[in-house]
Amino acid sequence: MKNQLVDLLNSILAEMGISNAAPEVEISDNPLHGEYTTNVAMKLAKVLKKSPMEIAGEIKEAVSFNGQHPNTSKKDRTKSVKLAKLDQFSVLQAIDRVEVAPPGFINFFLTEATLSTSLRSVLKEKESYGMSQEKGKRIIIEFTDPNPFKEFHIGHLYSNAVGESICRLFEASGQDVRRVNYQGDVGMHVAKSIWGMKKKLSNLTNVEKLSLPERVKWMGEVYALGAQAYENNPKEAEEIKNMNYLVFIAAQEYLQEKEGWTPQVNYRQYVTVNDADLAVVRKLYESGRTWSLLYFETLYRRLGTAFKGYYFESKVGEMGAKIVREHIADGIFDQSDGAIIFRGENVGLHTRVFINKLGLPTYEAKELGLAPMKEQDWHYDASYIITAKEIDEYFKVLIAAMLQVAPELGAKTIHIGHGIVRLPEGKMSSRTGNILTGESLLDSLKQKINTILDKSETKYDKKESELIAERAAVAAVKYSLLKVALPSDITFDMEKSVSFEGDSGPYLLYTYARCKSVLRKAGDHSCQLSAVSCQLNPEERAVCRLIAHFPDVVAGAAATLSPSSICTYLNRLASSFNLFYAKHSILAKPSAVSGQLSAEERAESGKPALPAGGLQAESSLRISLTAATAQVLANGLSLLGIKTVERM
RNA sequence: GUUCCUGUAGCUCAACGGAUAGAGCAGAGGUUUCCUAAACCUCCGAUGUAGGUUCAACUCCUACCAGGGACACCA
Repeated sequence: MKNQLVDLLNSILAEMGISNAAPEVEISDNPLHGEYTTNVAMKLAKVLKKSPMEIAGEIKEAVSFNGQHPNTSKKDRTKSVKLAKLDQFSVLQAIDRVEVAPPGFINFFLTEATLSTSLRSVLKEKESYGMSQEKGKRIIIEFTDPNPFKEFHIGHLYSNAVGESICRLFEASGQDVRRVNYQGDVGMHVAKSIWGMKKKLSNLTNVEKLSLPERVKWMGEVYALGAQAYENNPKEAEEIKNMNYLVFIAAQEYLQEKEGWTPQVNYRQYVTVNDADLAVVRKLYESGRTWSLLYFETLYRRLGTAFKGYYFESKVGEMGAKIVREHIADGIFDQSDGAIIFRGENVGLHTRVFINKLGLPTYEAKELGLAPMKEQDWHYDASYIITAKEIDEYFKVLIAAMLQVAPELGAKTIHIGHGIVRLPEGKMSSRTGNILTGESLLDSLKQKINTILDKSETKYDKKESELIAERAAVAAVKYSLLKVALPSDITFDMEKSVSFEGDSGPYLLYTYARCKSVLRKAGDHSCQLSAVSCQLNPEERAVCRLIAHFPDVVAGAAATLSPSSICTYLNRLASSFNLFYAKHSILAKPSAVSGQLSAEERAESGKPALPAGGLQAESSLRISLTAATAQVLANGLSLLGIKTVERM
């Protein structure tokens, strides 16, 4: 609709002799300002040396005249611009009237028939309502990126929620999306963990007997042990650094055996390897890596993400190091102090180390190796990488380097930094073990929801209450994370996020379930929307216009990569519906046909008395409105990666 | 010190340079003989400071203040 209005305005302006005006059409927030609005008259005032009101008046008359609105005066008919190919502008039929408001806004009001037609579109198109049918680009998105051997904390939950939602927004706009995950299976954090495992461990089989979540929890503890030793004890820090080589070698050998991978680098050249030590590290490495990755999969399932590709630092590191070494001769990288660096100062940034003096690739070099591997796997038009924004600066340097070594890849790599999740008590730190894991968060939310369900009058069997609690918990977390616009930090208050009132995921689920409940009661009579003849009351109209806006909202959210605008929209839709629900009866009650209720409603909406059968038509409209609201809520929630429930 | 991000109501957040700055929570009051009260209604309450650009500034520019991140071998 938005685009059609832009086209219409462009044609009218062209007739008026104005090109390059680039009119912008926006959704009106306020129903008093119509469904769509444009500020083009104000923008043109200076160029045309006319008052904005005058220009707006001319545009209004042009729309009215070509749309053959009855209110076009005779005078206007003669002087108004005339569009040649009228049939190209079906949007004219959708416009009920145009209003000009000071200081020069032009507001478009849609006809009620158009609004009810969009209800029909929703009911017909179902889950594809609002989604583009165009064929788009190939996009690869990397997100979540938890590190094996470390916790999956609330920050990963955030990265996952943002990434998954952006994927869905891209898909909604027709792009071909590949989800990938990049995981640090080698490096100092692994060395710290394994050092801690070795230190704490008397018997690995005791740990093996634990459940998977318990094993992973244990790994969080040993990581904290290793990280603290690294910081506080220079001798132990040295042990950990040396163990890092063994980790690299263990990873190579493991992947060689398991996946038939052929390593290009021999890390044994840097260190004398004690085979007994290596065997211990190798054993711990295999266990820890396997446990972590299995555990992560359980979370992806809960969160609703299915990755199509996994990349590991162990593999991309070699490729990255190779690329860096190849570009020392041409001066892109410099050797300095035993390390290989990129001098970002030349492009207004800072210097970063790509290969450290031990000869190992840093994260920077690994990322440089990752890009061509992704390209080889997917041949993308754009590559998005979603991480916490604390590495924004580092990514600028990285992309600057990539633009030199692989310009075509650098040009299509986009980094999106999201905020950091803070707890009201302060910062999380896996170093000290003070973290909120994704799983514990979800589980405590579930517990709270179960308490509420137990108190409810509705009786659920165990299976259903489990489903509701799980989905509402995920909804609560995802919504509270996604409603904040990127890249703001998030203060995650456990207590507040479990209050399921107001602007929250469960509020949306509740509204959806409420719609479904009404529809169940309506039975077969639902969804037979004939041409709507009755006038819409303000609450019905408010819901209808929001439903009509949905496709434009989705397109806008996809274009600006902002899941938060979907959240805002859905909350608004749910509120509008709930107000409508509170004020009007959806299902016609037999007693109301001749009773007081319809009289009351007539009085408040200023409607004429209903013709015979009018109430039925009204009820039919309201049922369709309810069905359409439910559908749009479900579609929007799906874009956030949230699943609905039929009852709650 | 350099650089990036962020400052909106008591708290947590909205608002392509547009109209009367919107919500939720907290606080005060109200709504259920009727489709799910996890709901609805009313009240209370805000753009860090100082300039500038513009018909129009929370939004853009400059300076300052405050908080956070990055600034060579962690990611």
